[in-house]
Amino acid sequence: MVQAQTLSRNQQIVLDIIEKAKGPLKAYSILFNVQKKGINAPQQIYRALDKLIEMGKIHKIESKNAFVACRNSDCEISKATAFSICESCEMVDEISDVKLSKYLSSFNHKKGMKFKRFNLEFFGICKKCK
Amino acid sequence: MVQAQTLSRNQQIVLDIIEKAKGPLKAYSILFNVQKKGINAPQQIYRALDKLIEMGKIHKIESKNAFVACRNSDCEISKATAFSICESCEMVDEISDVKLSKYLSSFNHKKGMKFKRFNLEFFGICKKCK
DNA sequence: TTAAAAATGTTATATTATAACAAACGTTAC
DNA sequence: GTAACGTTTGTTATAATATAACATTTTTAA
Repeated sequence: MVQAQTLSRNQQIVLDIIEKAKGPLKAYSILFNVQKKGINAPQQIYRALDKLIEMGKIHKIESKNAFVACRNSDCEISKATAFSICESCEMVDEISDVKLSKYLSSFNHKKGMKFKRFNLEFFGICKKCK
Repeated sequence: MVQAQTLSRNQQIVLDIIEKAKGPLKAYSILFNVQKKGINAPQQIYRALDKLIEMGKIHKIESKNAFVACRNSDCEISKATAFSICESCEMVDEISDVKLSKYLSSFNHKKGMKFKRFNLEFFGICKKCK
């Protein structure tokens, strides 16, 4: 089961780092950042990441194997995620667009498969990098 | 530059295996399957995979680190890809839906980023697995 | 036909992620 | 309180995924 409120010590440490970061963080870069706090092994990071994802506190950017804090209350436990990714500076921005979200949530596959969840990643060059 | 027609020997071997497969294949499972053909190193697989992706012959399923053959002429060199993924049997189906593709291709981020490419992955339980 | 580009072969290593097990902590039911 | 249970932690080891670097061969195009 997923706790709604309280985070464990390691979960809180990992979430703090991800929330403070300007961009997506990789598991091992999180690890190197928390070694001073007594976390020494990848397992400890991955376990915290897994729980934080379950809770909807963070998302994994699949194309980058990296993690970002959730900035969007609409994605309710990561059922409907969309990101804008700059191929130059690696910036990732979570897209919260109700229309998009509704459109995709109600999209049904011709072959009769009912979807429970989707993840959408857009790629381009951001304004800054242009 | 990307060749339009001809594939090199290794590229053809890798593509053949992916096209014959019923589901997505992982790089190392491709490697094990082609060792009898004289391909011995991961590099050789990854190089072929990279080129095949550039050419639009295959796609990478990011959430699975696996590769499928392109079944969709509409995705023109992988600028607009969408997949339906069964969380039970791991089946992956490429979605070719012109409306969806047009809708997403013309979607523009509020923050002024122009997108060049997108990848969408839907998850659910397929008909067979229900 | 020769120079440039692409592909190959190979060894080594980097990066990402999980398995397995023992110990400590936190609930909750009694 | 304390026993029983689930969750979290710590730890060691290893699996799985992917790239670096360099020498050679093949293909293409000028």
